[in-house]
Amino acid sequence: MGWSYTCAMTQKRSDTIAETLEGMILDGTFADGERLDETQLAQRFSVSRTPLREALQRLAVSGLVEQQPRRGVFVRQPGPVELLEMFEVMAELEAACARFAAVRISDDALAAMRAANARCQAAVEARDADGYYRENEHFHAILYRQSGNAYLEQECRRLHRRLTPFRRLQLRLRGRLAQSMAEHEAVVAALEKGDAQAASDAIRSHVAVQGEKFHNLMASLRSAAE
Amino acid sequence: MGWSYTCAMTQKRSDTIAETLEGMILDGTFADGERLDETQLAQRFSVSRTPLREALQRLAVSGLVEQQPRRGVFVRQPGPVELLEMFEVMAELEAACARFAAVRISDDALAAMRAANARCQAAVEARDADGYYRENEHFHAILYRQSGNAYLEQECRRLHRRLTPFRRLQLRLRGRLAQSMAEHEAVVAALEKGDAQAASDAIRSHVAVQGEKFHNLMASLRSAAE
DNA sequence: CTTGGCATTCTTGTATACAAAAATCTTGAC
DNA sequence: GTCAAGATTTTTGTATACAAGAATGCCAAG
Repeated sequence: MGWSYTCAMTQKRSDTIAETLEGMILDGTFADGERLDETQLAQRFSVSRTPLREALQRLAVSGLVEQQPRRGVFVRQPGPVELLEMFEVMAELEAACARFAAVRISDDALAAMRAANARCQAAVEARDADGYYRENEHFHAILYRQSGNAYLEQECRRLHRRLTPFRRLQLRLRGRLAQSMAEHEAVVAALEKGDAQAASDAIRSHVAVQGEKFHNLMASLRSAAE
Repeated sequence: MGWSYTCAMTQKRSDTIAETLEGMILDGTFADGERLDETQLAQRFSVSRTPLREALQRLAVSGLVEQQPRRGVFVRQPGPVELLEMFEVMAELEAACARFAAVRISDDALAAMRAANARCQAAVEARDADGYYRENEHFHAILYRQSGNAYLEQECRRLHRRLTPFRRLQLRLRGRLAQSMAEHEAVVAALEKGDAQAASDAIRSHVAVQGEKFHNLMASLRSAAE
């Protein structure tokens, strides 16, 4: 065995493999329906099939790959319909966060959201797409946390992470950033007033519109392909 | 190998093991924090450690067990706080279903919900707890389906399943069944009118754990711990 | 009697070996 | 030339073997 050089071992080999594979699937390194060959991947990661299989099992539970018995595992990228559905659910989950946060949010967190928004605005003006993206993530992360419900927060992070590659696309659309900023402001305003209904409505339409934008983008891409 | 008798093999050995273990954890066969010994369980299921480990991996991703590296896996029953959080999320997810269903539900499905309610009522009058439980499940299943969002439906089923053992505890309360029935009726009425707000509010308060239900849940948890 | 250090044991994590099922290739008949 | 059935090969699923880290117990020193 070729150990000896890297025996830090703070986490299992299969953990890092699962993480790496998850990243590769989310990045789109693997196409939809592509078969993930165990022996091939094992060689590539310089491990035996055992830890690799464990990693694949985990991905299968997460829904990133589908496991057909005695056939192999195939990457399972969400289609247009499923993506829309996931965005819909994301919108509802964040609306739930806002509902709770309207009553539970702390002054510090409100200030933090405002600060994140300000940095977002600065990024927009500086045409700093990455900066905008980072602060946008931060804004939503605060909202999840301020729901005061750790389970809800966790579920939100999970789905948010899953949708990451698709969210990035629609930010390229012209004028979307300014509109998105305004929506963020509306959310904060409603939270400040403690208006649960307004806050949840604001964040719901903010997230839902992302799904619709994405859908439009897909449609235009599809028609362009023909 | 001791096969020979049951080689149907429509699914993997590790699949059935995972299912069985999941059931045992949900049933409360294993106490919170209990360590699941690999070799011991392997002997019990008459398999090697390999498929058993794969099953445990899956449970770990589902969150039913926690895996501490180089230490073992420990069952992780939700505590009171997490339980409340999960019920909160369940309420919000079902509220989302109702929101969508108010616009999307079919006449057939509406009729099916009314029929389920009628059978529920009959079960109440016949003091048939199991029958009530079954039809209640059916009612909620229809709601999930009629959200018209397969992803949402799936997430609802997942959490619903996770909460099953704790939901059963609540139904024993005297008078709870009649109240629950009335709430179901309110949901159907709102869906029939296409009133998304009313429907989501009705189902949310139906599922949410508040007031007496809260105390009941806490009491049953406490007594279950002893 | 308590406590710290060391050795042993036990368990997990990984590698390899083997068996069964599916996929592929070959060969023969029409 | 095409199609089908059998053989071969590939690949998954499981079992076993081995290595490394953690837990436990033992012994000695204070």
